[in-house]
Amino acid sequence: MTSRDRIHRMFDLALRHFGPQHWWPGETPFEVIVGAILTQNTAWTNVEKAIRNLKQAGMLDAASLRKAPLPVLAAAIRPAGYFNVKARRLKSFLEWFHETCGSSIARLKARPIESLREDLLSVSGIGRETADSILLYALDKPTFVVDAYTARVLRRHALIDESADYDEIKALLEDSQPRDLARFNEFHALFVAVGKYCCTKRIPRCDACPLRSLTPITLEEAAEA
DNA sequence: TGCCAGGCCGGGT
DNA sequence: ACCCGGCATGGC
Repeated sequence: MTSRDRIHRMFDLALRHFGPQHWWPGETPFEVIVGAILTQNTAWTNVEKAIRNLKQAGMLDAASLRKAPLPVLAAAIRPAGYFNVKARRLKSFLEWFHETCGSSIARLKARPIESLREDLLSVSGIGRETADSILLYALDKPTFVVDAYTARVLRRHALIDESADYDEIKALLEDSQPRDLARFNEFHALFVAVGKYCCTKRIPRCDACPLRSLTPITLEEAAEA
């Protein structure tokens, strides 16, 4: 089986096992963007608390968030961790959002994906994964989101090596299947599901893994062979 | 109890 | 071009 075939199969097996994930868990594109920044290296359950706080404070919109004093914002998002850093990152995004499109999601969506991605990456606090999450899940752009789970699952199944970096993994996934928005959306969410429930750090492999047929022997066994 | 979670930046080699 | 420390809460 070619790696292209194995990637297709990985998607089919994960989808059959876990079902559609219906990502992103956010009510509006703006909320998705805020969540994407808050969830950097952080458990989603903590982000939910932070978002709840913002909602209760009536701050979950571009104008309110932009004018909120930094310490107030930081206090509200405290459960998400790194709250001082993330408060600054939200602020820098909101400043850019205001300047570049008058805080209009529709105007962002009207722009071509490549220049939009570059522009997002110029915002301090928005790196490649966050930019791609925003593009895919808030702006409906067909780009693949790579995260720690994605890399771990692909590594466990020997589809990438240890040194593969973000852009390499992204290119592998985008070039090996149709560039379809719904598929990219679902596939990334399924990587997270697999990484959380089967292919965890502690349990690298288990007999119940829905992807077990992809890689018949363990990595240790492969190394010994 | 220690490890882990849907990264990113800035400074040092 | 890499490598590393810092950033922080909450759940298991």
